[in-house]
Amino acid sequence: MTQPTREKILDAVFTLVYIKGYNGTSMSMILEACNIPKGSLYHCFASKKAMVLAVLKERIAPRMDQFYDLEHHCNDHEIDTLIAAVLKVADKQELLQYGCPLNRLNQEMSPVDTDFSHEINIIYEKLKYKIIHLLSNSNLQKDVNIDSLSEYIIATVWGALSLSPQQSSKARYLQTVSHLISYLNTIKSDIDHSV
Amino acid sequence: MTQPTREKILDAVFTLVYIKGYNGTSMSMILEACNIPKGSLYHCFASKKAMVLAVLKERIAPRMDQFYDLEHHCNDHEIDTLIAAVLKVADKQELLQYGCPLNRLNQEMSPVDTDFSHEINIIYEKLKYKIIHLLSNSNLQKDVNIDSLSEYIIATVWGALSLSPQQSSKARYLQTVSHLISYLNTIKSDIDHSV
DNA sequence: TAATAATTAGACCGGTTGGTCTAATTATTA
DNA sequence: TAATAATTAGACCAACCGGTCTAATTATTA
Repeated sequence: MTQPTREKILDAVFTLVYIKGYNGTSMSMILEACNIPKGSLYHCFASKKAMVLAVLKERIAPRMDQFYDLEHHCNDHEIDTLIAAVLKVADKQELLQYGCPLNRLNQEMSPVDTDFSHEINIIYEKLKYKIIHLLSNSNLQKDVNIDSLSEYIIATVWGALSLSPQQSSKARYLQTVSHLISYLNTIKSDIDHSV
Repeated sequence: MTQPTREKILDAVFTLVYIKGYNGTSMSMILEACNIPKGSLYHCFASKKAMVLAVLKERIAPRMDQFYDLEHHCNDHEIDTLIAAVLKVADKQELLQYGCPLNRLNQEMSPVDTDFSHEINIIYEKLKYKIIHLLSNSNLQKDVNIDSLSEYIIATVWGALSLSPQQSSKARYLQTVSHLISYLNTIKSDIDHSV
């Protein structure tokens, strides 16, 4: 059985908007990519905006979950779980090339449309609190601010992925985040009970 | 004497493209913001693209210089000069709200237009080597990779500025980069000859 | 099989896009 | 002041934008 129309549209729109941006993607481009008539598209979605908001909820949000949903092995320090997640990003070619899809849409749409900024914020907060949750169960040095550390990790990965894509490569990403990893190792409690 | 037409256009285009993006900014918006007729605009610039490339060279590039052109006081460690530059970013409201203009244009245009990615890369490299130059004159721990450290600093600041603008504030930025600053202090050579 | 609902098909719409072009006006130089 | 160049002014253009609408077709249910 072939993919339902709605799902096919969401996939195509995700890819187009990811690479070309919201304003850089036209309905005709979407129609061509999906190879469906206009009637079918507007039967599924009321407008272009509704369509991309659905992409946020049904394509981008799950991706954000996926990348920070590492299971914790009980012999590791929680920080090592986080480091593994950061390193895993390097295996996704499209992330290295185009950056984080949430961050991209955030930068383009948040300043000009509150419906977008609201939806993006929900996804961002969920990601942030997942990291906070992991950190709060871990042995860290006393004076570490877990909330800002969580944001710092996200900011660093987003930033590392957005450096001039002309030179984007796995090696460069890993070199850049090696400093984050050094810092995270610094932050572990000296008395590590988990080993 | 009033501002020359060309400069007036570049200022208006910078602001519009900074906030709305390239594809979110139309010629009619620019015309209205400048309050000049179309003939004058196309007399100065051959096309919208040429106009925004000029904005990159004549508005964005100087801004990037400005923000990392801190003079080094000889009683400081070079790392402290860098930290001061990172902190100074917090005083520019528009940076906190909309992020780095170079990074924004980079994310929107680099994947779809090599003329943009080329120009952006030149500005990025200049910034990077300015930081490398500062770092190479400083007393750091032996095993520090200066090249990737330079990119890490840029990535972190860019990332910290791009976190969900719904909540952007000076306090949040400072909290986020406090981790970068901790890390940078870590990296100073234990034997600091500059004090 | 008949009736009904869901989907497909694409012509069509007013508005806007980036861009051109000619004519009038202003500034500069001879 | 006359001649020439630079600039201003905005009507106009084809192409494209996001979106609507009616009719035909296909799936589903009775």
